[in-house]
Amino acid sequence: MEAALGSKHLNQTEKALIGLRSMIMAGRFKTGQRLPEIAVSEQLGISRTPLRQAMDRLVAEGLLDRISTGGCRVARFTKEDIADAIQIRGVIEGTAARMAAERGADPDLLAHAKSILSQIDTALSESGGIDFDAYVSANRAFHDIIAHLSGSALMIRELERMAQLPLASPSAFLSDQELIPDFQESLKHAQRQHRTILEAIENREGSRAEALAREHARLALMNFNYLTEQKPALAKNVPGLALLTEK
Amino acid sequence: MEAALGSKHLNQTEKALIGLRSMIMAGRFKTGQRLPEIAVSEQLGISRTPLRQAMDRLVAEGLLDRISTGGCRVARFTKEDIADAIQIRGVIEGTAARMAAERGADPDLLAHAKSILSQIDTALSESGGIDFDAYVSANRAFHDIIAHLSGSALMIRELERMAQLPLASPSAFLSDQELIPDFQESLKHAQRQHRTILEAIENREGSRAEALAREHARLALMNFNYLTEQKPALAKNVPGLALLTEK
DNA sequence: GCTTTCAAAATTGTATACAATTATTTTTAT
DNA sequence: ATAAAAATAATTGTATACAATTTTGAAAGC
Repeated sequence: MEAALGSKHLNQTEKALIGLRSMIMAGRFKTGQRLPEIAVSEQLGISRTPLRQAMDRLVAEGLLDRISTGGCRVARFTKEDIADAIQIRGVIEGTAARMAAERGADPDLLAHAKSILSQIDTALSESGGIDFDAYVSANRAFHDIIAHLSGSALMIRELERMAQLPLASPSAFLSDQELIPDFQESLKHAQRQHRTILEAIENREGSRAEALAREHARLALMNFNYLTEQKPALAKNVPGLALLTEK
Repeated sequence: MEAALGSKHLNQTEKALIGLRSMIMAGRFKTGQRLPEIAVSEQLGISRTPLRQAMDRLVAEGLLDRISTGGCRVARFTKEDIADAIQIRGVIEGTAARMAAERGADPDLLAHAKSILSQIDTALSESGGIDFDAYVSANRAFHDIIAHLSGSALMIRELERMAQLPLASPSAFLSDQELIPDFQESLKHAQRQHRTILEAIENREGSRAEALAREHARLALMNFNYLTEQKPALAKNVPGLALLTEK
């Protein structure tokens, strides 16, 4: 029997995937330049075969681009690309919310969603200030469960994919409290939105659930715009922003 | 210099991809059973390495599922899965239309879109009846250009991906004129929708463009439902329907 | 001095051999 | 005869060697 959480026996391909992704996110490769397989494989201590497999997956994810003449390079993301990614994720998540409302969500999942809301409440009202890590992880769980409430396997997969895209994740800008103005208020606002979204789903109000989920994504978009326009220096703290390039 | 259209020098991986996809679509593998790499590679006349690469890509596309104990199997799609795929594609395409309208589409692309509409008109009004192949190809081009009108590279990629999913493509049910009732009228109805979508984009009516594109996808959904519920026998003619399984 | 041409070096794409796992069959015990 | 255990066969995962391209650099020509 396998361990339920983490600690699975990773094979070489999975190791390569994790290692490569973190190298890319950290900006270890010059963007626009082909990334050399032999050098990387030696650096990761694996052979080229599983490395290339991992590269293929990252191409599918959109983190790497295939070069016509052979090999891959790190993808370049403009501010517009990232804004689009956030918006598209919001639209798809809105559709998940609408599906959940129209079709009627599974009661067990709904109960679970409510308990996640409580977890977020707790994280926000710790005596010594906000429990930041707890918030991020519960926030992620909430967005994940919205996908599952839709009852659509395809929807779950698509939202998982979208969350992988750099900076499109619902928690992408929550990595550093200093980054965003009125930070605590922003988190509480987001949590109020979470609650209304879930209420709309529970009340079977499809269109409303969809609109609210989209509105929720606009918060992430606003944070992103603020970050890149007002605090470009601090923005470097956000993992994945190393991939951001000028138009 | 490379040939602009088709006939590129395919490498082994691309050959494997094409071959495997058609084998899968044709239902050559028992669903739910692991597909054997050596046998398939011999059948395609390529070695295992590029075949495995192709398999990885098909996993990313969703046509194959990875098996925990090793290897892949052909994915199973229920009617609900396919209905969801059509709906989600409609939502994303709607977002593309809205983006195009709100941001203002490129004039050259708009002109091209109009010429595609004319092509569809021509295909529909051939003296000897509808020019079916011309319609399908122009229809595909129209949906492709909607993605490009959005001006978002990510959007273009996502819609390309969605179109690959079995039966989510806008032309998926146009493979056989016998399948759908009032076939000619259905095509003309779709073409009227194409025109209104483009008009909304041109007039910068974002919400309207989005709603119209969604409505357009509902036509595909209705055709699918009609097909599976009323004419299950004829449905076998539709490529990809071999993957359809019971709940 | 700059471009073009050709050769050398480096890198990717493919095949294959081997190791690690998983599936199947045979054997053995109850 | 059935079930458990062990051995065997088959299959996937990984490494590596080789072939085909592409890139780089040097020499030659203008």
